Amino acid sequence: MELQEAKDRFVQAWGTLATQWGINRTMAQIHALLMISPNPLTTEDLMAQLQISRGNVSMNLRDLMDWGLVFKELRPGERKEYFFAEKDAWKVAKQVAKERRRREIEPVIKLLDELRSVPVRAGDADSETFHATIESISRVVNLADGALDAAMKAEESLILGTLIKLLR
Amino acid sequence: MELQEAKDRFVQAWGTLATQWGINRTMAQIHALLMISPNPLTTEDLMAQLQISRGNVSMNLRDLMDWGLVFKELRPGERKEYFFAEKDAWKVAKQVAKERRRREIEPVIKLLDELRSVPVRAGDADSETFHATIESISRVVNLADGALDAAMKAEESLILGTLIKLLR
DNA sequence: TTGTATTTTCAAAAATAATTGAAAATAAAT
DNA sequence: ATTTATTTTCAATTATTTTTGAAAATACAA
Repeated sequence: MELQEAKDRFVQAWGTLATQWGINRTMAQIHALLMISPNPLTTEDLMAQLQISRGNVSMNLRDLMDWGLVFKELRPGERKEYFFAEKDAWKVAKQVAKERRRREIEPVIKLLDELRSVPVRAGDADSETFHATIESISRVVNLADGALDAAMKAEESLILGTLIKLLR
Repeated sequence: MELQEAKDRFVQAWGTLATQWGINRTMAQIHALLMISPNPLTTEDLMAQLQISRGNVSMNLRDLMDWGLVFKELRPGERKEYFFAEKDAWKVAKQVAKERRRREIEPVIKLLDELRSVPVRAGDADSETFHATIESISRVVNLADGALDAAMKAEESLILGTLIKLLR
């Protein structure tokens, strides 16, 4: 396989994977391109490589910066902006975990806590099943939340070691 | 909060969370309803409670059964089918992990392995950055894959114990 | 200031995904 | 075999999400 073909396949696949996980395809493709580019890229570069509009690039770059995955570089004497991404995939994963936790898991934990506080009507199957299920989900969501938090703070090597122990 | 309001809020929130993770809203809502229902439900029940069409219920139930999250019950002497869901959230999480691993992670690992085998052109920044990034992503994806595999096989209590160790 | 390069915004258009509903299929009962 | 109950399928419709493109905003330079 040629390098160019490999790059294209990677950008393509990353976009597809992203949509399956609720992330905008183009956002993932821009991120992928920046991850494999040795130098920062301009809006024009991204427009040309992905064949998309200026507005699309602008909006998705803003989202990527909000996610803390892409950064802006200003070069003295130049008006246009350059963008680059964190290339260490472990740092990227930690950042994504951090944001998804904050944006999505935290509100769910809050709701589950509210639902847990709804009084159980003993003898009422509906009420009892509801509570048992919410309790069960609550435990698992808190477990996942804790796991993400631990992963976020840990080093890759530490996780790897722990995992090996868990597996044997 | 009334029980009915709590149920509605749960079903609603579960649907919203699902879309954020690339899962069809209605599919998640059907699953949520079945998880909090003490008895199996019919297509009619689901149509009425979620105010959706017969076809929609049928297709999403099939998907849920494909995911191994919902099961069919046939009652002797009755023509219509009853559906119920696994209520243990830890088992549900393991099943989801198993399916996402098989459907989504495995193909990515396969692609990354192919991309890793593209020869590096020493001195070519493009080629070198591409390879470094693919290597980095490969390590993290394999780590995540291993973590899901371990979680899938482990007991909830075991994960909890490991997590506590990891966090202190 | 005024002009110029560049980015951002956002209403409209296009693309994608989900849903409907009725016909076809299935399968049990008569 | 025919009727009846129920489920499935899928083309057409509807809803949602994404993208475009051009005007407005920004911000630097002359």
